[in-house]
Amino acid sequence: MKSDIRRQGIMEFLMDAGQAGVDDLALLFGVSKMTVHRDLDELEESGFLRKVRGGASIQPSGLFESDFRYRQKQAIEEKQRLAAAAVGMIEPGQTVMIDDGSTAGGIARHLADLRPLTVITNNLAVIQDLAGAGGISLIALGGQYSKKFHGFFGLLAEASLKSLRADVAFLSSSAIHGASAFHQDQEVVQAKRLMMAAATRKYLLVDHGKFGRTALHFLTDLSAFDTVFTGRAPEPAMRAALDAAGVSLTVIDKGS
Amino acid sequence: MKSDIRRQGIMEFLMDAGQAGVDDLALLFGVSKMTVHRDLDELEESGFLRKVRGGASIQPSGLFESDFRYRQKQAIEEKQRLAAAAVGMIEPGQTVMIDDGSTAGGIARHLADLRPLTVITNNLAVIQDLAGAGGISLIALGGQYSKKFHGFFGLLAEASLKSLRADVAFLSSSAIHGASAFHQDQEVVQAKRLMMAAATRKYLLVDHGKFGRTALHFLTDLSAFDTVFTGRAPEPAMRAALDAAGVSLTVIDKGS
DNA sequence: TCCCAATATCACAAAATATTTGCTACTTTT
DNA sequence: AAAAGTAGCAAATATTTTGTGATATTGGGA
Repeated sequence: MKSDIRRQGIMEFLMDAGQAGVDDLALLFGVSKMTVHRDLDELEESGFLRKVRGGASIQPSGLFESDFRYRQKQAIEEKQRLAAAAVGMIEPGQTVMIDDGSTAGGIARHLADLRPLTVITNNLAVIQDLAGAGGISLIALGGQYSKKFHGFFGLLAEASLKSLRADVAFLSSSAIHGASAFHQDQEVVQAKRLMMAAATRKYLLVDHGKFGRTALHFLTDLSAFDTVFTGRAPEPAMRAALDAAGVSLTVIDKGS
Repeated sequence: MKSDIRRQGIMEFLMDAGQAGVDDLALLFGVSKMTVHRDLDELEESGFLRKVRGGASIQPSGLFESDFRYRQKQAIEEKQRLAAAAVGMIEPGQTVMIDDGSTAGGIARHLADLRPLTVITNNLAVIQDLAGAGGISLIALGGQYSKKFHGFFGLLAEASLKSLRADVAFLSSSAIHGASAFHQDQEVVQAKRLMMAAATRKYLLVDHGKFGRTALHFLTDLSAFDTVFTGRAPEPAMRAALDAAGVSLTVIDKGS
């Protein structure tokens, strides 16, 4: 836990500096060189950086920035709040789709009260959470595993989605601009679109930090969702734009 | 770890006795009633038993007997030995299929030296092992999750298998009788057959305890495999039968 | 129906485990 | 040969499991 924070710190430092020496890092984080070595080994194994003699340098890929495991730690509280509220949309016995991303993934933990359920997902975190659970019929979408998004994508996932239907789908999005959702990855967009097409009702879960950001690929207009859940009311201007576009926005405040 | 052993003990006791009181179990295992309660809650959650006032009784399903998590602990050493030998059949860069079952699943841990690799599997343990690993392209078969076999099966898995090809497939089997392999579950047989059809070379990994057992469904003749790996030489009579059927058997002894 | 004894749960401290860390000695690299 | 890297082990931390006693709940008998 503490080591995870330090590793994230190392990555952040490296994203700034480009590279760093073992000694520098040991000094900076107040741990021994041995510990830094172990951190770097771990991070290298996961593909986030390259060890070089004397230290490490980042991979140019930018893999880290959007990596699931690290993102997951951010805004946990808000995500749990959104997830808890969103499960209210589910009735026992229904079929539920959950997409990649830690926000929608948070739903998995809240499903126990609604069993029996069928859950369809390409999110590995959800699969792991629900694999042991009784009363839940778990259907995984196959596909090529993406470390970046901690889920399965590609041809197999898409073919599978085309042959399935669900009552409810919970999606998340990494960027909301105007009244539209965007995502940085083509394949992920494709999977999300197919999920939306396969579900009767669709809900979007986004923490408030995603508003006003943008990303390469257009995903969908927000009005396509039955409701968009978020954790804090967006600025009035943003709010007005959403209202004008006919978007149903549900704000789950800390209190509620 | 210790608690897992105790839980397995509880299940074994229940499979004999049908039901048992909390007090009895507490006495039998030398722990407090509270601990027994917690064990029973856990086992109930996973669907292995039903709590009743004063104790617990087993589900009639027989789910437990073949449950992955518990089976995995048996003969670990032999499985690791088989897995270590079997990876010798793989060349870096190839595409490898791994089926359900802990024997074939053991292969996952031995793949690091052969990267880069593409791994196709429906075995959740393998997916979890390899999801983080660098240099391995992981393709999961989708499908309905089976707690019993800790993997994915059904229509989606089968459709996916029909669209994939691999250089090598590693299968395991729960029963070998004569020169044929059998399995207790129809869907699993189907998945295994499709894997065999999709792979150029096929290897079977079975611990020696599986010989002479039988199960409901015929899977395949052993001669269909390029080699059958096992951990201890079968009895001469059995051995002769296998030779007569043209089965290539490789015994991986403790020493080797 | 009400009561009570048995059973079950809760919350917290303690004990047992597992993980992380740093040290030292040894090996590898440049 | 100096700097950097690795392995093994023991100390320090963190996490999980367990037991205890207090509190709640249950089911059957009066």
